Amino acid sequence: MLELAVLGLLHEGPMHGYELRKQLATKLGAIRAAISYGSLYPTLRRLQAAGWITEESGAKPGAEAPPLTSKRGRVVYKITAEGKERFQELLGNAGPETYEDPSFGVHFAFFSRTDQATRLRILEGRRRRVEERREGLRDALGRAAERLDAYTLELQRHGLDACEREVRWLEELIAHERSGKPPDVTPPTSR
Amino acid sequence: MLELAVLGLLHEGPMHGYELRKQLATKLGAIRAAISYGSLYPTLRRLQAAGWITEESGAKPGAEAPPLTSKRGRVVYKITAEGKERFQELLGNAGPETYEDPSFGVHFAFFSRTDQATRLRILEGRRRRVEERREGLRDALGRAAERLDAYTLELQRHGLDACEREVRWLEELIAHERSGKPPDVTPPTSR
DNA sequence: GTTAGCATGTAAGGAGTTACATGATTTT
DNA sequence: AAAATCATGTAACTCCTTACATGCTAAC
Repeated sequence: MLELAVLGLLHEGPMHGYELRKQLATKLGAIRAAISYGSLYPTLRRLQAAGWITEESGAKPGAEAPPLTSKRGRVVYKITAEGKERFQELLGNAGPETYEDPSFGVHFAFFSRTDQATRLRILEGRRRRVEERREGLRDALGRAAERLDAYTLELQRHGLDACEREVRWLEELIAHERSGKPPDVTPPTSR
Repeated sequence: MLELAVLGLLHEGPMHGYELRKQLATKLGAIRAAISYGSLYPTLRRLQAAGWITEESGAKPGAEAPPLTSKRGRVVYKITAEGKERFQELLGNAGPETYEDPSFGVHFAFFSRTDQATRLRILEGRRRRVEERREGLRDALGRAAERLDAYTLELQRHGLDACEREVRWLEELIAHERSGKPPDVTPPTSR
């Protein structure tokens, strides 16, 4: 999840860890809380070791050079060609079969880098999972309703409502994708 | 989370692990997928070591006795007095400050075992967190909208909608609690 | 008699978090 | 010069999952 998100953001341009965390918090604000540094920095190491990102040590001409006096200054990372391949590979994976898994949201957030066929596949996969959960909840509200207390039932109703809403949302998105008219995708800084 | 759920279910009556998992899947169906055995059984051990649950070895008079020929038969657990204390203690904790944390739902599912003051505190805590997230999303949709692509914006809108909906739901529940007329709480098998 | 479902468990590992520690830079 | 915030990092730990292994019991 973090791996996909980091590669995706570095796809838009080079960045250092701290900045990455901030952008991630904005981009994935609808999905999850900001990631912790204790998770981010080891991930950057791992991605670098795998060859998917590199330190941008080269003094970018024209840009302000980092002060050479600093011992432990910013480390700016950029994505490599292998990293872009890896990113596409991760984007293609639909992720685990659980409803509450946040990976759908992360995939969705990077849909502007995904081809339409993959977008459709992921949207339909998500719809199937949400529909399954919806059926499970309907079942519980029917079959086991007597054995559950009022609060639990209220929780199930609210969950069912959320599922129905999400299915409708997904239907709209799928119809829109199929119409061949995807939303006006304007990636911030295309490369 | 698992600890609270297991203690809560055993509060309704003795049960063995396999059955526990099934009931958990129904009760917490709106919150999360079924827990795995690799998580459940070690937890039962831990709870037993802590003295919060015990094996119900006593041949319950009248009930069908487990076949004595089986080597590794069912292990039926029941909650102890200390376990009930622990359960109340866990119920009182509002849980972490993150929006996506499932612990609110688990707390809610056991509201029929919680006193009204605690219910109100937890509902209001949840409302505050959801409102914060909502504000964060509104902010992102306003402030950073230009820097985000159409899919990310769509995700934020959907997230914002879900937040607004949940806040309304919580408002209703809070009003209902305050009216002193909680839902007809009929715990399945009160002890 | 064999498939399906019931029932319990272990070992390894994944994907993060919290708490801590350090130092540079900017603002007040 | 103090405070805030920028910036990087490590160690320990949490809480869960997957994959595996075992054996019993009921149904077809």
